[in-house]
Amino acid sequence: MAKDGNVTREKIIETAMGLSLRQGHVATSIDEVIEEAGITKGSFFYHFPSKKDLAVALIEKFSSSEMRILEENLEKANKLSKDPLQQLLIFVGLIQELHVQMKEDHIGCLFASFSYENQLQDEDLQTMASETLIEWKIKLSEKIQEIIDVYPPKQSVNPDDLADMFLVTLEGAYVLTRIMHNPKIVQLHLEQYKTFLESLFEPN
Amino acid sequence: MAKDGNVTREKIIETAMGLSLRQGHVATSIDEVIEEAGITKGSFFYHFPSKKDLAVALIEKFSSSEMRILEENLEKANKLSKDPLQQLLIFVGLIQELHVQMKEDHIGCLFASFSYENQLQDEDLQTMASETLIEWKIKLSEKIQEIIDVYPPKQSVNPDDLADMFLVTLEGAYVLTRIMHNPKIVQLHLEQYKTFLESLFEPN
DNA sequence: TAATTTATACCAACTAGTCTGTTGGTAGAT
DNA sequence: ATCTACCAACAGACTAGTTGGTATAAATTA
Repeated sequence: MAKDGNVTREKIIETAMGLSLRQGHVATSIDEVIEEAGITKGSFFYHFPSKKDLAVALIEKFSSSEMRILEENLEKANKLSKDPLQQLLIFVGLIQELHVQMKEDHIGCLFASFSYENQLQDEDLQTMASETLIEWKIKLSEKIQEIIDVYPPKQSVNPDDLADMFLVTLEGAYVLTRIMHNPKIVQLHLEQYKTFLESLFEPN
Repeated sequence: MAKDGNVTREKIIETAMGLSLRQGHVATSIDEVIEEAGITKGSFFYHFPSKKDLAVALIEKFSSSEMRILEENLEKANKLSKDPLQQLLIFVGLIQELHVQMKEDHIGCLFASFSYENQLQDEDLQTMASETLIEWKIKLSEKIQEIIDVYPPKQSVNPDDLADMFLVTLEGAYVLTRIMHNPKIVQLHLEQYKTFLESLFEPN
């Protein structure tokens, strides 16, 4: 039988994703990818004309995965409560859960990795990464605006900045996890973000 | 005259630091470093027996620079106020100032960069990076404890976690700056950190 | 229906260039 | 005369990417 090319293609992407998240895209050689994927160089270049095409596929995959995570968990949270503050707290809790089972060396963001390698030079990659994060910011910002309408805060709250703070917390926690080899960091700081949200909107 | 070797050595470190922060250490070839530093390969390997020795020198330099920044600015802040809360707020403000003049492509943390490239495998490098961050955490945590003693917070506050939050905020803001190409992000999120501190310890 | 062409998916072996690191040597100060 | 600091030229390994070919299945033709 003729093998299914998509299986091989996905295998390459999956393998390269793991290696790139662990040690960076630049440091990941095609030889390394094909050995772990159990294919040959010819086959690799049949599916990806150049290493840059692999980079594009990786960012595309990571972007769509992040988009799915955002939408699925927002939807879940919205079903679990009618109160916007509770919805956001539940959402953050669901993101926490996503990280519980993750192994230490898989924790990280491909966008962050690429940005530190200056691999987002290409405008398309840059745009894909930015727009994915902006999508998170927009969706979270909308939810925060809903909260503000229900629980007018004592001090003024900027929904965009508070939404960004979630992303900053997650990215920062990833970095600290990788440097300190402490897998509890993500949980801890998302917990602190929730505490901050509660303190901002407490009825008191 | 025989040239001063330390000048060349420092020139190599300085050049490699810039390149590594911009595009990563793995992606920075020795050829690139020596061309920008205006020396030859022989000279480079006279000062650094291997590229790994350069990596060690870079992390050493970055570590000691971070230590100096911590101590100098804490001292400054301590002189500018006698109130521990004000001292911490001033300290964060001083760190903000440090980032105002920084050009976008220089913003970043070498530890973060190395961690995403898996270049902290070497135990010495790993230890140097961790201990530098732990030093920040300890010093900030002590200050926060002082604040707690003066302004008992309504809700319980964990000084270690709140100190860590500063590092998470800074690392996360670096990453977002690099992905979004928005140089205001560091300022904005350190500002938000200060706001959080104030809200925790407000006398109200 | 049988023979043939075409397209897909793959592979082994190769190439050109880049990478880190080496060697053998020189100029100048002590 | 020895040591420090440096350099030009090279070597071997590794890099991304190429070439020419094969096996299989589906489409086309006889």
